[in-house]
Amino acid sequence: MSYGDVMNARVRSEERRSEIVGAALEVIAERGYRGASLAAVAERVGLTQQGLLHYFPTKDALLVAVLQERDRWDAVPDTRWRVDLLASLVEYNAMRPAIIQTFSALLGESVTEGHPARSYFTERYVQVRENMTAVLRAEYGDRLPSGLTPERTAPLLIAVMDGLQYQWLLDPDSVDMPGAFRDFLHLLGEPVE
Amino acid sequence: MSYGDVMNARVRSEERRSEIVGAALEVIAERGYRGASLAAVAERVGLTQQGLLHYFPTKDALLVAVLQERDRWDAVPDTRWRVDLLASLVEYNAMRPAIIQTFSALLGESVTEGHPARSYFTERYVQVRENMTAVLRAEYGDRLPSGLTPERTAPLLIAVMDGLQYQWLLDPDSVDMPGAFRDFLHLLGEPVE
DNA sequence: ATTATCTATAGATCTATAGATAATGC
DNA sequence: ATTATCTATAGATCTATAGATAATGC
Repeated sequence: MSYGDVMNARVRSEERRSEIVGAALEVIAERGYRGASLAAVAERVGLTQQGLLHYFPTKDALLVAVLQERDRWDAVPDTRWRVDLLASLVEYNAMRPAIIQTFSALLGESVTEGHPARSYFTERYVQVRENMTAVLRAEYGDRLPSGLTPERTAPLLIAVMDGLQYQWLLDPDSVDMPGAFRDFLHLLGEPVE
Repeated sequence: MSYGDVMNARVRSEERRSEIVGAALEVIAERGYRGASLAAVAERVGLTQQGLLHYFPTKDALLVAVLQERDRWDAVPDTRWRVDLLASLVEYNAMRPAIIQTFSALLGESVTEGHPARSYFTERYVQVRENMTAVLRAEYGDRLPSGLTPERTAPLLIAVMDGLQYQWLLDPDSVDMPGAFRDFLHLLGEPVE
């Protein structure tokens, strides 16, 4: 059946690409992007390095796919979010160290010159700050209990999430990431449950 | 003069090592540690890569020297610090993006497996959390105005400092790092100046 | 025909070792 | 004698290209 077979081929190819992206996420978590070799990613999916390049013609193309994958899973919180959903997100993150490690390593690398993920992160943070501002405004109006505006609170909230991730990845037993984040929400004026 | 000459030789050697460490800080800021080549560091001080290995026998030995250098400059805040001194530290940091970039890149890399700076950062954060707790306790006693203890506030304070650095390095024009940090101190209960 | 995968390989690197040579300081 | 520095080079990688071969789907 021509149509079905074509579709099967497409699906199979898409699945292969997904597998490769998944392997890339793992290898980047272990070695960072600069330290990740195509051969290591290929080996994890049972391909040669050259076989992998059939799906992603360059190493950067694979990174682009990794970042798109992130956008699919980790949607930037939008206006419909509520502040208490953020606490759930942090709790969820605490259950998936590998993926947090991947993107923490990438964020760290991205501040170096000419890093291929640099503009991705720069633009993402612009977006995340805007959306977080909207979430805070929806919840608190133009002033939080502290007197700060949503605009000035948003970067702090994001900084706490990112900064806690590094402390937690380095020393998970010493850092209660979700608890600390709830403490921060309490500082913002959320009632303690 | 034997004694003087020996001393001069020692001083010259120490100076050379310092120069090399300084060049390494720059190259790491640009490329991260894994991406930094000994040849690039050597070139900056007018040496061959093999000449550099006379001073630091391995790449990891050079990294150790870089981290020790940090401990010399960026003393971990101790008990004598006061909270408002932290605001000055952040202001000072905003004037030296290169060094902040070096250590932000290293921190990011350090969460990957077997990274040679991993234990350095893990131990440093244990220390920094302890000292920050003591600073907060000296300032506020056992409870901050928010009701949080110093122990639970310290990781948040550190997370804000680190997280703001990434946002600021990626997009200095959009992020007022010292202003945001003062906002956070205000959340803790510091009076606004 | 197109897609998936492989072998071979070019051309850059990179770290580190071996050992020579020059300069410095007893 | 020791210290500083160099040339030569081994031995690993790494990305990417070229082109062959096999499998898939018209």
